[in-house]
Amino acid sequence: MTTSDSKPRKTATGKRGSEGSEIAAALGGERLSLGVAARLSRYLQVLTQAKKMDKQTISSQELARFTHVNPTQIRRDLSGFGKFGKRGVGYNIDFLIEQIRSILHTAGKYNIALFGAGHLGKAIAGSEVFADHGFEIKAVFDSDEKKIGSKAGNVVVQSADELKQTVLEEDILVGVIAVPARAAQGVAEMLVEAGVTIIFNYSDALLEVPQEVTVHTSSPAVDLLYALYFYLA
Amino acid sequence: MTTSDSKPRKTATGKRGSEGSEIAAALGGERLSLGVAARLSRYLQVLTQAKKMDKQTISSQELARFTHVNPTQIRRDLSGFGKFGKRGVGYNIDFLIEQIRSILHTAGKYNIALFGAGHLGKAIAGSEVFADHGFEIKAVFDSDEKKIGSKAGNVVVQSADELKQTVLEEDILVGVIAVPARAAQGVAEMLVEAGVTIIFNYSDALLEVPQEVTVHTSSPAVDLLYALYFYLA
DNA sequence: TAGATTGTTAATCGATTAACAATC
DNA sequence: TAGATTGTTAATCGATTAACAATC
Repeated sequence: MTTSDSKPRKTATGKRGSEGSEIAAALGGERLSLGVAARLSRYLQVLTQAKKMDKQTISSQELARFTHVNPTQIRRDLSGFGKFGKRGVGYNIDFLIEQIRSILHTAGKYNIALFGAGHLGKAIAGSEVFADHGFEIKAVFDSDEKKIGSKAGNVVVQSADELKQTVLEEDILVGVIAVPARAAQGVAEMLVEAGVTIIFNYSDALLEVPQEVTVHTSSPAVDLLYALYFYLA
Repeated sequence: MTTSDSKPRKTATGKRGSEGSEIAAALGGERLSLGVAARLSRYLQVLTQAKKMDKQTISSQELARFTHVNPTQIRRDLSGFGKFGKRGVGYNIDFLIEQIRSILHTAGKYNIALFGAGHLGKAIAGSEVFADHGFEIKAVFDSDEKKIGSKAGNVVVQSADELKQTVLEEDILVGVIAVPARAAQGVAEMLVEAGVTIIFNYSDALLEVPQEVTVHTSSPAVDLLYALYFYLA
């Protein structure tokens, strides 16, 4: 799992996280464990790709092959939420995508502001990795005047001055940081100030943000180390 | 994580993985669990950044803040391998980096071939995320003749024809795919044919490779979904 | 029907965490 | 010393998986 983690202790009340399950119960929602949420996200990715390849159904075994998750576990993960499969056949891909999206509460569309229009920013803006999962890059920003006005993906690069207003107008929830590590903290602060509550950090800088903001740092090298461990072991 | 996984069942003998712990015991090596390996990699990343910021020591609590791992668990993870900390003080950063590297068997240098010299490839070649963790991008390839001869990071982009020879000469272990999804399978096959055994896939294509090759697919959108779940929950 | 694959049980194993003595 | 933080225990909780009946 680009091994990943989020704040596991965020609660609606802001209370200490020690008695998490009680709070979750009090809120009436069964809280997914970190592992289940991570795995469901992975299933979703494979399903999305399988759909692109015009597959109609998929078995737990096939899903296992691409996710490296045990097939029994996949069936168990899914069966906790309903009977989504057909015995002897497998899972209908379209249906399963819908179900997992609703389990993850991500059936909707979420808007992204991307900060950084260098090579990385342009690669992100031009790719479909986010779009495939219901995210839309609504705006791209850069601090470099020379880049302002140029195109990144489908949008025109804006000045950082316009960040706050755009976040508000476009109902942007997520900020993606695609700038060099030395500039990342500054950008994070601008994003927070503009009202973004989730930050996806492509630099390897350690970001200091207020408690209520969730940061996820992309770590390809960490992922690679992890893969390497299993290769070498 | 960017949620991540590798082949958990790779064994030196190639036997079925069902009795993994027995095999591990037979090999004399205590096999790290997936969770521990993933977390150690994350600690390493934070330590590497902290070192850059000229910190000398770090406490389990500080590590927890940046990794979102429980501080007790961090201490427990580490104490399984030795007494690396000083009570009342914390962990010496340089020393801990060394220790974790040796636990993960990644103290050495590993060489990378990067395929794709578009925006993404150039971003990767120009960044230090890999270098910071002991990986070196030895060569960059592209199928587009117009890109051959241009610079990506510190190296000159080569033709795919030279892939096999370069992998051999430069002792390359890892292939990084930074091409559009539709071209990824073809590149994967070239890399495998050239002798690469670990593939890091930046496209979201589902790659079919021989069993002995380990594929890790980067999934920022999956990571983001996962972060979003905890934000919305 | 025969074959395939799900859904679910039951048992095990490992991860997680609070708590606290040890000690820097 | 006083304060901080590790290392470790003990208890709990959840993840994992083999196995198989159900059923498409």
